[in-house]
Amino acid sequence: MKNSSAELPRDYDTWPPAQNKRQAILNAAADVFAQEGFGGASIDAIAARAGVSRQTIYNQLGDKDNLFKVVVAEITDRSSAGFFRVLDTFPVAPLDIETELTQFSAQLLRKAICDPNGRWLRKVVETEGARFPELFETWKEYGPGKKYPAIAARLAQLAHGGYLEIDDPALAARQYMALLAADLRYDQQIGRQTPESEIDQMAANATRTFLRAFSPKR
Amino acid sequence: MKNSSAELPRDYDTWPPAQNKRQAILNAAADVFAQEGFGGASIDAIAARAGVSRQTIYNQLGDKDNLFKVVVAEITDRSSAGFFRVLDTFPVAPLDIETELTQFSAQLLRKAICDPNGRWLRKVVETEGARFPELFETWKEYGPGKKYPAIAARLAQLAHGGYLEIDDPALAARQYMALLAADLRYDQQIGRQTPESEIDQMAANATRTFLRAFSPKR
DNA sequence: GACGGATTGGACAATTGTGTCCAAAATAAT
DNA sequence: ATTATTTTGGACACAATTGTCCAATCCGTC
Repeated sequence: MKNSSAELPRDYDTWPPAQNKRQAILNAAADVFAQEGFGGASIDAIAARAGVSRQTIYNQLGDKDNLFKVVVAEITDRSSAGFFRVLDTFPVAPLDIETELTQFSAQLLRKAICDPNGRWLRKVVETEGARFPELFETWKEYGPGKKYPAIAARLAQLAHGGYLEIDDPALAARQYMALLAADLRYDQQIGRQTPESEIDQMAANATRTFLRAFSPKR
Repeated sequence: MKNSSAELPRDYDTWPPAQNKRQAILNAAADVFAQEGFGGASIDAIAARAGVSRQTIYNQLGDKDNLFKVVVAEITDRSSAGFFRVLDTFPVAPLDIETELTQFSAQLLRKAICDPNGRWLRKVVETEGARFPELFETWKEYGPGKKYPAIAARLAQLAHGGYLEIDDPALAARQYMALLAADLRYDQQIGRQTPESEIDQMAANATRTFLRAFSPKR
């Protein structure tokens, strides 16, 4: 009874029919893996949700392990792209740092933390990280391994410009992200889609506390 | 090759032999559910790890769904007890607030966040929350529903005593917890046991930033 | 319209898991 | 020592899943 067409964003940038069917499979697989876990996900369920024959999945993507790996790689790419697209809007020389950092935070929450790709990845890493260690290593490299330093660099830039007072940019980055997610931790886990209105509030709360802690004194 | 005897703390406070076997089953089930997820966990695997016949599990605990529910209830109790035991050491009239709050934070991390029960619960809620909605509701009621207000009350108490400056104690509590877990988020998920030395560092980092944001100005 | 590659649906063997039944053995209670 | 209770291990029916094979069919291209 679920509306499978809304579970994940679709990229229709390629339109050979084979590619299209492949995308349908990957999206359906992502849905089912997230819902049932690797062990609980059946190829039949994936095929049904993708509107595709089971055999087509084996033809195009090989066995279940490989399908899972391809899905993870796909979602990792999408999630990473979304994050760095938002990161480009980071305020470098803000007139009103609280307003601009709050806006940036809201965008980051919307497009890179609450968004389906990011949520899917976090859940799958939590669930199946132990079963696919090398996959988890890849995720760690392209997830936290790239995102946290990127945030840290932007914060260091602000500190260098005198907008902030930061000893350890890497630590500040982790704490900034933690504050952003403070209100998500116990709600989002269940799959609850965070309402737009709350996102703005969350961004404001996090930014305010972050600036209280890291603004230059006086 | 895993040492199953170290996966969860055992409570040997009851020693009728039936109770003992029941505990063995619950502990083994907790291990396997955490490792394999509900769908992937097999009764046989649980029985083997508990050193018990499969039939004994059905005798004592009914079917798989019920077994799972009992395990969740058990771990919830243990986790909650640990949390409130630590909460009793919260500094109410600190001489040196940074030192005392850092010590408390370290204890909270050690005994209630990094500890096996808390980690197990968070993982299972993330993984199976969708499959057992009523169970998840229970968890939310006894987890965040009781812990966050308790922390908020203690913080408000400190604020009332002039040690802190807090508008919204509930928000401050969420942010305090988020800062505490800032360095865990992407490490602990894999099951990595956080080393003692890092815990003290994490507690110090979180407390320092929290106090920077919420200490009375001047 | 005919060709060729992709797709389909169904059948298949092999494996794995659940939950039940039961008689034999071990364990605790009297 | 005898009785009551639990536990055991093995067998069983039933259902689900994986991965393969294959003939029939679809669909775009030439």
